[in-house]
Amino acid sequence: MANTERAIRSRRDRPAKPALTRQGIVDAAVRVMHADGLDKVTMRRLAAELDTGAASLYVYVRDAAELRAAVLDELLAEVDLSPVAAEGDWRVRLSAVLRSYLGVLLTYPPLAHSALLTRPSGPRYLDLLEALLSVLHQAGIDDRRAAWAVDLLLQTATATGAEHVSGSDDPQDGRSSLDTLVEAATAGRYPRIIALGAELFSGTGEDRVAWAFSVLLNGILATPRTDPPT
Amino acid sequence: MANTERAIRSRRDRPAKPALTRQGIVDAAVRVMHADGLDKVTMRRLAAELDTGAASLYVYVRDAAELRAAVLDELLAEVDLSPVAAEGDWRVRLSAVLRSYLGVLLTYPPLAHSALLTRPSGPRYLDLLEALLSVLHQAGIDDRRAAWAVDLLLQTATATGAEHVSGSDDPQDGRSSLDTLVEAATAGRYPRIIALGAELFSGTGEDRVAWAFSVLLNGILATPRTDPPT
DNA sequence: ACCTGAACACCGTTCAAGT
DNA sequence: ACCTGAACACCGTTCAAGT
Repeated sequence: MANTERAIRSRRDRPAKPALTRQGIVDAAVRVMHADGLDKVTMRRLAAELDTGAASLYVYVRDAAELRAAVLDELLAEVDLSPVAAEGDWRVRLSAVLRSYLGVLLTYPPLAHSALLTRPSGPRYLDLLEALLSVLHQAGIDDRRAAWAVDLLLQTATATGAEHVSGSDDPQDGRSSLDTLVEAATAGRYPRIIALGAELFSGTGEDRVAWAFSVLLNGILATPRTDPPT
Repeated sequence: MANTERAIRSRRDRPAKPALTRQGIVDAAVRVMHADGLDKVTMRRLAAELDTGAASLYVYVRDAAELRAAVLDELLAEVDLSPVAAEGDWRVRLSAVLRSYLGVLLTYPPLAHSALLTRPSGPRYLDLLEALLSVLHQAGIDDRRAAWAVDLLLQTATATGAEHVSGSDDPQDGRSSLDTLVEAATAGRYPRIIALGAELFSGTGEDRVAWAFSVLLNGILATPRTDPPT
């Protein structure tokens, strides 16, 4: 394209190229993720989207991991924190917030994956943390216990989200491990796995996760932190 | 190198190039991982190690993810399952097996990361599963509950391992989230986070993980699975 | 200061062609 | 059947050079 034509285009045919900002980059990343999936959110692809070179992004973002963390924080705006101030059983309300968080992660499971590695630290994540701590406080759980409990709760939710990444419909992997199992079972190994059988894979994801959160809440109530040695 | 020289070398100066096998590939992967770290365990690097082309590996391994899963399963041989048959409190013994598993993951934390995505399904993983189910059975926990419990226990251990991936000593990230925090605190946001303060990051990894496993075990004991609707 | 093109040093996977 | 070289379609990050 000739220089003159280009100058005309930039003024009339399309919006003026917006100045590069950190927020603009994150917004573009969210757009690309919704359009083409998270694995297309690369420095190069984003740079193309913003009509610049990949190197330019490094002025606003330390590296690709930080960018993904920022994208997650952006998405965390969708978590429903309203149960914190609602009426009713605190367990139900805490569970509701955690399920909402998990729901957001499940929109883009690969994000959960990166959330386990790079702990998010943006404002929305802090909002979520504050919300959970607030409910635990309402429940009368002491601060020291709550501090560790919130970590465990978020870890469980995040890990559950991350596991759903490869929720592909590929029966091959299951088959091969089943073969191993059948062979070994004949040899008398793995009696417990055989006894449980399909029970190991039973239940919907929702039922399992609801049970898991119940386990956690009951466990947290039942497990004080011992006093530190003096 | 001339063809003749090459022929001589292969007979005399170095061990004969071993035939490619799946196990040989996995062994090479473990070697490379110990020598240069998991992120050097790539199809190309492995091929070079085995004196062949990357394409050749695809005869024995579906893709890179399957290879990493196989490497993890190999490492799982080091998990100490002896507490299963030992004397004493089942909680202590279950916890010991889980800690041993976590210990192996922490030798190469990036492996834990990939374990969350691609559920391992090799023989050592099945051994671990059987071991945990066996202790839960000894504890008198019913089968349906044990089936879900073992999943939650392994998920927690694996996620804990995965989180330690970026255990780098980079204070920058913590700093920036702390800044956000201080600003927002002035505005009266995040009262609970402020109240807890350093408590959120307190304790050694070992203490936290011991507490987490206690929470899980207490929670599992306190949380039956409701009967399925008829 | 900000932005860029080009380069560096890699990836996983496929495929036609050889043995 | 097994193995290979070469190609395809990408990556993240750095850096000298421009504006």
